[in-house]
Amino acid sequence: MNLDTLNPSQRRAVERTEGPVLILAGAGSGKTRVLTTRIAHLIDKGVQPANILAITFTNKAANEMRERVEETVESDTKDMWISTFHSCCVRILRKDINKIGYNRSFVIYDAADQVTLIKDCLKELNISDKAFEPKTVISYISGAKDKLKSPKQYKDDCAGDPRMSKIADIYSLYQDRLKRNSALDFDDLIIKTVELFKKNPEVLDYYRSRFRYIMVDEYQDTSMAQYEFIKQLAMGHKNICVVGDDDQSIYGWRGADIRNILEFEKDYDDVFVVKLEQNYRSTQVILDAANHVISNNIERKRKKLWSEKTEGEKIKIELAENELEEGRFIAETIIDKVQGEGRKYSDCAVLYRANAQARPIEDALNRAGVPYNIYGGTKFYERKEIKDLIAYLRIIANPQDDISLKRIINVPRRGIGLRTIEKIEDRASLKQESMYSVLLDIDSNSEISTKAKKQINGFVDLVGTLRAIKEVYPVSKLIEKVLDSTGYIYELEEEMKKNQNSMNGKYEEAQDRIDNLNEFISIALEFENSDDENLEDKSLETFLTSVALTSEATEDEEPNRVSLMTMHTSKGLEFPVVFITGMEEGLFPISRAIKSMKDSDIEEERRLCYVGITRAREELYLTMTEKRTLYGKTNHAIQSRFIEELPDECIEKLYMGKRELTYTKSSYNILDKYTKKYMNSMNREEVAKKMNATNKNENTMAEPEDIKLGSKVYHPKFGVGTVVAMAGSDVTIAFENQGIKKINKEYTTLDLVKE
DNA sequence: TGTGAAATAATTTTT
DNA sequence: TTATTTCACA
Repeated sequence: MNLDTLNPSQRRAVERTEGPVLILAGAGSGKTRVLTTRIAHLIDKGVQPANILAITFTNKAANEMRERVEETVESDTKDMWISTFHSCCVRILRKDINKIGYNRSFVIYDAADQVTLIKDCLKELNISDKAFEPKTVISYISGAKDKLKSPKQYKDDCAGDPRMSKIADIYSLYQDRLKRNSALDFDDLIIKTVELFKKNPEVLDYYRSRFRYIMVDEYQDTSMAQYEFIKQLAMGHKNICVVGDDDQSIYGWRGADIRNILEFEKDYDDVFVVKLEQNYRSTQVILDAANHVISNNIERKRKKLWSEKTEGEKIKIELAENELEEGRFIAETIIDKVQGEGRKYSDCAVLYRANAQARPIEDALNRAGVPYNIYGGTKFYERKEIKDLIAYLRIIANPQDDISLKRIINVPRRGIGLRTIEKIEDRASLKQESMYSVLLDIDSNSEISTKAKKQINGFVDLVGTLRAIKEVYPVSKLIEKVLDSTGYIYELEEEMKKNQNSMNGKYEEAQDRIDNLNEFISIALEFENSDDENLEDKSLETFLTSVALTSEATEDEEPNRVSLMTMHTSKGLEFPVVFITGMEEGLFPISRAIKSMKDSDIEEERRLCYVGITRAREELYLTMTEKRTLYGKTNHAIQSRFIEELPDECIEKLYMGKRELTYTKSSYNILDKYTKKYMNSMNREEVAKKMNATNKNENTMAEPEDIKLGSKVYHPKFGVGTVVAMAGSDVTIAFENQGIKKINKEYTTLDLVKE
């Protein structure tokens, strides 16, 4: 293995193979290269591939890593585990989960299944889903699981808080129901593995002696549960190498615990720390900007990126009139780059905070004839027809899965109505068994009409036949059989015929669905023919697992197109030219983070900004608007604090001459106070009214020169507000119940309000 | 079981 | 604004 091409830090990270190692890898510092070289180096030193475990977060990263290792290493890498947390845990659980009382052919529930199950639980507990939003409940439960809290512990923690202990009750029931359905959710995959290890030391011992060298990528994104999982495996030999960048931790809201990386040195003794600070991606200007912005965060490990590319274009900032103009500016600039500077469309990426921002940008690109790929949106596996089909497959694999059963028992319609389903459900929960077993014994059920019984028996026969077929047919054939024998395809074809001449789009919709189902068959065929060692077993269960653990739609990524995506999605990618759009308070940082009482929320937004900036190799554009229409309301926009945090020498404002407002640090402090005070109070209007009433009499008319940043003023029409920015005679005022407005103080009578 | 009006909410999403 | 969901009624 030739290590000469590595820089000294990279080399140290590779060569230190024994004991705990923490690699703090800044953006673009050659992290993946270090990781793959390290694996190659281990094998060079005589370590068996089977003794290596490399964990990533995404399938994409895992595949990439395996490919690159295979390129560099001669020996067979089949026995080396390079996989995501989740698929690694599934692999372990499929073998031994029966030891903790679960069925080995468990199914994996995705977010939508979780919602359905939670709704069922709420119903059973007689809790309205208005008071307890299923999604919110799930996020609490998921949070509890990320912290390895059992329903019982959670309940204890919540003692005294009626609302939270209700959630604990739901959690408890939810967990029971999962088990009864032989189902695990994504979080369970991790925590059940931890549980398995805890209760069966011999299983843990096996994996401990097997995985003598462990590597974890994107360590800043690990949750408490994932941390524990790794710790269990690494205790003993302690040959654990974690790689991450605390500055790029942007998934806190998903349970990632930044403390895992910040406190790694406390958790393991004698940690060898390596900082990779040389960046091979961006110009120094871009890095200076990124460094400067991120230095505003308190909670972080110090680190400063530098580059040998000292030259570099300044960061261009554009202020557009509104979001349509913003899009137009981007489209025009890209066309210039392509036609004038020989760039390719694929060199450019447009990043935004929220998917909703994509629309006007798409619009502008379309108008200008700029080709683009958009990432995000509805996933392939989330489409109705695909979910229906998967539900059938799940029932075939695991009839205990009530959620899937309910989904398809009457799809296509076969006359099993809601009332009947309810009766079956009641009976099932009474007998504490699955709905399917109630169906098997339906004839002995006196509550069900003869007609319904007939339908149900037909359904049971259908599923029974398919279950028998499963044993002898490959997955793709089984799927065809399902689509055929259930009449699913037939129904869609009928739908097409019916709407052949109508313009309501239903014809196309049905056609689309059939196409998707065919696409799914191709995926199954691909699975059957793949020689991926994770998928050596070609059973239906393995197929379903691989589908559950893959979210990526088989996107048709056309070459040479501009990329449109959120900043979250852009993590790990790089582009010569990057546009970050919507640099406005409330959008980025997003208002919820501003309103939040936790400073850490703003810090996470700032890290996201850091991620966005460091995607750019050569040129970076930041755009914002004067007025933005959001949710049908047009508001005066305020420049994002992250713009103010950029060093002056790095930026070039393209909008000079347009009405420019100056924002200082104190503008944002005032704004924060204002936002927290009024947006969070339940009766914001009342507060404002009260203030109006009490202050009015004591107000003094303000001379224009009296009005300063932070002044509290009274406007005859808009009421009380606070000055957040000024430029010439233009003042931006945050009104307590009229939002933010820009006003000319020379022409408006403003009163100064006494505090 | 299906339609349409009315209400309602509106980040980010590696698995 | 828009997408989704709910509820009333046929």
